[in-house]
Amino acid sequence: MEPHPEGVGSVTALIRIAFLVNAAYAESGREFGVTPQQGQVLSILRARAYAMGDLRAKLGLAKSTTTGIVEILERDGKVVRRSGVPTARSVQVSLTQDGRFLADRFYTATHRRVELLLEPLSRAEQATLRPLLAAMVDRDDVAVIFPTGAPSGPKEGAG
Amino acid sequence: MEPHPEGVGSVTALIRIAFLVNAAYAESGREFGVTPQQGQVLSILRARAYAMGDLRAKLGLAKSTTTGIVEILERDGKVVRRSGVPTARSVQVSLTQDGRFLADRFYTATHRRVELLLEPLSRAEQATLRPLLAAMVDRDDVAVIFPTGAPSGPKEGAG
DNA sequence: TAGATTGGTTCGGATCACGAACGGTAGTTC
DNA sequence: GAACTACCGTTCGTGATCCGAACCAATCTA
Repeated sequence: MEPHPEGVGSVTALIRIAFLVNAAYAESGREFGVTPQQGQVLSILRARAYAMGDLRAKLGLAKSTTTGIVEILERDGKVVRRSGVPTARSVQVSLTQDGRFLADRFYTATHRRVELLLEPLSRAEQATLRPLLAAMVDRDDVAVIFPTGAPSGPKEGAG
Repeated sequence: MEPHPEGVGSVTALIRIAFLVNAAYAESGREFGVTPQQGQVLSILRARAYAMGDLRAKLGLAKSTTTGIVEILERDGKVVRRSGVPTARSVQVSLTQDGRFLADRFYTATHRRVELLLEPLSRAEQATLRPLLAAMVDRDDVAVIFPTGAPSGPKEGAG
């Protein structure tokens, strides 16, 4: 199938990388007393506040799952939910001061761990790699793998 | 910090790739009625049978978590556990015929989905990318991110 | 006003994930 | 050979994740 006469195939390597990135999330989570999922949500909210629906779409989870994770983060004082913002029937989630502090440290720690994966490459190789990785994720149709409404979400794109 | 004058940084891209690979696992899981974790274990067992301890090390999970996942797979007739193999106090896990059939299809489907990530790259770019990714995962000290005994595992390396 | 749609929550159930404790097996030491 | 210790795996209790179905409130439609 895949022509890779020597060494590991690209897909296999990508899967292994994903596994290691997951491990980085788990490690950072243990370091700061949060689950990887909570850490992911905190990292997302670092950029800006999200409506529940947008957060759900970003995470690719079911509505109820998103509610659950946010609920725990709110219970632990890391985020706040404001009903009626911006629309009357929407709920906006944003970091508390405590949450932002945690989010920044979690993100930094995870970033640092993932960075270790690049160690085996020379500066030149890293410079070659970066635009290739960027091209992989900068596409508009990320939904190729990641169905926008998954799971059990609105069936869009099939029109 | 990281010198990437234009576009997405390598670490950010790697994190996004990991997210998409996870989504690929989830999608394949839905397609075949298994959880991503079960799919991962099935994929691992495709190569050969594992002792529980080795499987645990490969997954990077707690002992009890590994037991739980294997238990469900056994209940569903996808794997079998043989006590006293190869050592008297070890338990060997291997695929059933049904499990192998499922594992092959799950693996193929996931592989195909992850392969889509390479689409934006030309043949030449893919040829450039492959050895770089391989170098990232072919190191001996993968434990840099992935602590060998994690979590709550034997504290090794601290001697 | 009735009907449909949308944004979130609630509920029940299965799985995942962990640490602590337990029970066998094997090797050690005296 | 009787304690000690180490190792392998399971059991148990608890919390978090994840899902679909059902539900409620607020819109939009007709």
